[in-house]
Amino acid sequence: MTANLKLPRSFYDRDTETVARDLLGKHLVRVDGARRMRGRIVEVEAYVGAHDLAAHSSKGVTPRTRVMYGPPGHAYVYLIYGIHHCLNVVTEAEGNGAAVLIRALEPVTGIGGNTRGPGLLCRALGIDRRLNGEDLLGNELFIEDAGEELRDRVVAAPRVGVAYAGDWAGMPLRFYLQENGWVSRK
DNA sequence: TGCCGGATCCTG
DNA sequence: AGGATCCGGCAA
Repeated sequence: MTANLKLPRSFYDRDTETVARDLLGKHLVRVDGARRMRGRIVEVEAYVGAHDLAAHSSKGVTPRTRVMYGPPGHAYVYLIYGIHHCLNVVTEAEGNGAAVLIRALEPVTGIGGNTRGPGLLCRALGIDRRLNGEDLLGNELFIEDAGEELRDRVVAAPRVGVAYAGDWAGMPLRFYLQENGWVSRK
């Protein structure tokens, strides 16, 4: 029985595309005071490092990107369009500037509200910039292996909203579960 | 110091 | 199709 094990640091300290694919089917857990929320990850995007022109880290190390350049297994949370928050998990060795954006969740337990989209899932789970830099091996926000053997078909497609990124815009670095109804767009 | 645009979402 | 609404990054 290997159910519900918190993912170790070594899970995140790997090639970003591999981590992105492996995150599909895992459970994101958010503990906010008395609330405990759990959702199955069904859609992600890989931002593979400083050379990836779609990645925030392509601007270099700045106050904003500091967490993304930090050690793996931490949350990188940023504000987008002045309204919404987006949750990423930092991957690879410190200094690489790589992360995976969590784009959609299938509700499992304790979740009220829409989780079909990166801004929506943050709202539903009460995730904002106070969690930027949070250690994913802590107790407020973490990811578990639910012991599921993933049978779903995985689709690779271009990332959403990165038309500015030149040759990187078309790279198939967005991954989602083909048959899942919680994917934000297909 | 000011300006521009964004890894989004909702409404009309 | 356009607005909301804040902040990071860059030019000046």
